[in-house]
Amino acid sequence: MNKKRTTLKDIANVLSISTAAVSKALNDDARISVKTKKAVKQVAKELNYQPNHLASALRKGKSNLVGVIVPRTNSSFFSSVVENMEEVLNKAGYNIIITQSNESFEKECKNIDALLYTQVDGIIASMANETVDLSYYEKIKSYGIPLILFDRGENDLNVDYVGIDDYKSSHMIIDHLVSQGCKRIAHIGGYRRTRIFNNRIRGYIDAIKKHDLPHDDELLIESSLTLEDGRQQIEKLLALKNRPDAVYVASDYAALGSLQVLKERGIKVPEEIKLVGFGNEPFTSLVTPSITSINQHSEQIGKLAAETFLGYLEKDVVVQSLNKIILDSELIVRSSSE
Amino acid sequence: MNKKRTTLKDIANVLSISTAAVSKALNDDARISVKTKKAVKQVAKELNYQPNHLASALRKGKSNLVGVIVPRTNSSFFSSVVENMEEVLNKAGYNIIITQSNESFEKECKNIDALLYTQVDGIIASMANETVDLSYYEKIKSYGIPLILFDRGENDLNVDYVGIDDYKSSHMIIDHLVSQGCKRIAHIGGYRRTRIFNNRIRGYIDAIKKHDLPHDDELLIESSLTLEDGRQQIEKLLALKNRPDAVYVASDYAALGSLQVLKERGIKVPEEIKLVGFGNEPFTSLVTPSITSINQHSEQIGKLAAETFLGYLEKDVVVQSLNKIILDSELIVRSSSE
DNA sequence: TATATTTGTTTAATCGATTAACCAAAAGTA
DNA sequence: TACTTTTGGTTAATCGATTAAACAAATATA
Repeated sequence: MNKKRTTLKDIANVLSISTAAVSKALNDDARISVKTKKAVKQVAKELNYQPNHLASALRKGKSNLVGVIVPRTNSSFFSSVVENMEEVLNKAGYNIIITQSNESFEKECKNIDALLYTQVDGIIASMANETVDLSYYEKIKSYGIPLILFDRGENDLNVDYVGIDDYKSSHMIIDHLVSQGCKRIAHIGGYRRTRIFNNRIRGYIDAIKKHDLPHDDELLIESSLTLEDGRQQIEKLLALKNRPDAVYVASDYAALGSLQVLKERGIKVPEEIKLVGFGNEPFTSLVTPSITSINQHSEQIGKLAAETFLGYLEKDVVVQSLNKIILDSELIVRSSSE
Repeated sequence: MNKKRTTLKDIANVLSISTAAVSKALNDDARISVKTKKAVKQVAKELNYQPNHLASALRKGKSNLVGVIVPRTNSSFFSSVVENMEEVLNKAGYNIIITQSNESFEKECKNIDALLYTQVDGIIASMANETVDLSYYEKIKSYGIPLILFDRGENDLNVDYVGIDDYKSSHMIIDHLVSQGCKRIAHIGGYRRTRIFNNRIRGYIDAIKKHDLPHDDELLIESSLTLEDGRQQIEKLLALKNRPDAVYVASDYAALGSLQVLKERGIKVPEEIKLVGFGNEPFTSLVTPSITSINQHSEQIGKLAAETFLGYLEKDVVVQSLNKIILDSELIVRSSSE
């Protein structure tokens, strides 16, 4: 019920010393005697002293908060990235503020404003699909705080980026499907304007060429990659006079939608058509047949993004440049493709 | 590159007025002339002034931040609750800080400390399964800021709570299974010490009695409700000499584990054994057969929890009492039970 | 005209912690 | 003894926004 929280002053009064001495004692300043330190810490404990973060942050010009923006938290990938990021940052004395854009540009802008307003010391973000206008991200840079992107990045911003090699991942998938005897491989990809999806598409095309397989335009489809759109797009492929014998879908959700339609149509997976997703969402191993997918090493991405942020702390001026950390991905082969 | 942010002083200097006048002008104080207000706002825009949240929060003793603690964000239920909570709070000028306990008591305590340290104006939480010791939650109360619990609550804390009627939900499930002709219904429930799981168990027992069905001890199992444990516990039920003809699992994840085993064993669902989960996770409609489940109205829960918090703002002293908002749940019938 | 009121703004204190600059007393040194 | 250095603090300014109190000028009222 004692709404009044104890402050440095309260401790100082009890011991009849200055608040400065108390502050230094609590921060283990060398100029404070061991005896005083002990006494101060003792009283601090007795009065249940909790430092006022706002005051110290204001004075030090540093909030020890890091803002995080993800498209959504209820995806195992982002949730795992955030969890690992948090672990690293907590150890370094930072707390994180998680916000989600729900893939909306407008919401993303609001989040950026809210984070800047809260005086975060840096922002780690994965961009919404919708985002094309980069002015809000430029705003972050103009604040002079570090900005680190992961997974969904953008070269034009010239900031640090952590992600996997999407181009190479496509090659891994196509190589695998070819090794399984596939000759006509389709790709339900994301929108080309999003860098990662563009890379997956490029990888798909180049890998197809590498194996001297047909690369008909009709086999390459751009999609929003939702479950529902996965259903729609597979229908198009099934309607072709010359059906594919394998489909590489750039997202597990859309892959699941495709799988549902295939099953409803009585088309055997993997016997008639092989299917590969992307992202290694937990449900890929839960559905029947389980879906082959790409694991993106969310733990590593989270940790590296956090460490990249921490790397800026030593420097007194933040000068960012396009500094990419690209991780290898991992193909998890499951029933849908073998 | 202008690392220096503009402050009230900068604006004041440009116009040769006091910072007090600038502050009042920006806050539309009645005592400032329209002319001055216009000029101030104009300059503020030109200099791209962004108020320093730390300073105003310190002065006003109010951070406009609300802390949220959830067991994990990558569950559709919690993610949806948080999303709706955020919407309501944002409209009222509040931002939220999301933290996850990962069902760990230790992590939860750390989160509480971090949130209090950040000077949040209130905390909305759903407790970790592990949590039995309530001292950290008492600590929140002792800070004099509102604490609102949802889904995973605890009567002893005497604070506001928003959730569904678990007892009644069990009745809905049993009623449904009985109407489908089931005569021997098992329950893989959570740990009794968690209130919501205890209520589900009580509801199960009472509903069974209501229908004059056998309530053997062997049909009621306590579980951690993970997917893996769902696999383990169904094995026990299958090993019984007198197998159940329906299983009500208190979590969708555990229900999925059970379903996997049933399918592996070649036991037909729902023909031989009917299955019902709890929580209406998206995958329940994605797997084959789709799983009947309980929808918990996450949107409502999120909104109501947020509104409950906002309700405290008018009062000058926070006096909390056990004030429960119990929502009706909804049974979503799918293939696994009919 | 003299006084009261309103308007619009300034002054200065404040929130709580930190820190540069200063200082007295104790200890060391020549 | 006289001077320097070290020890262990204190004083006061500061971070940036807010706000109670004060105040001058303009306007209203008697």
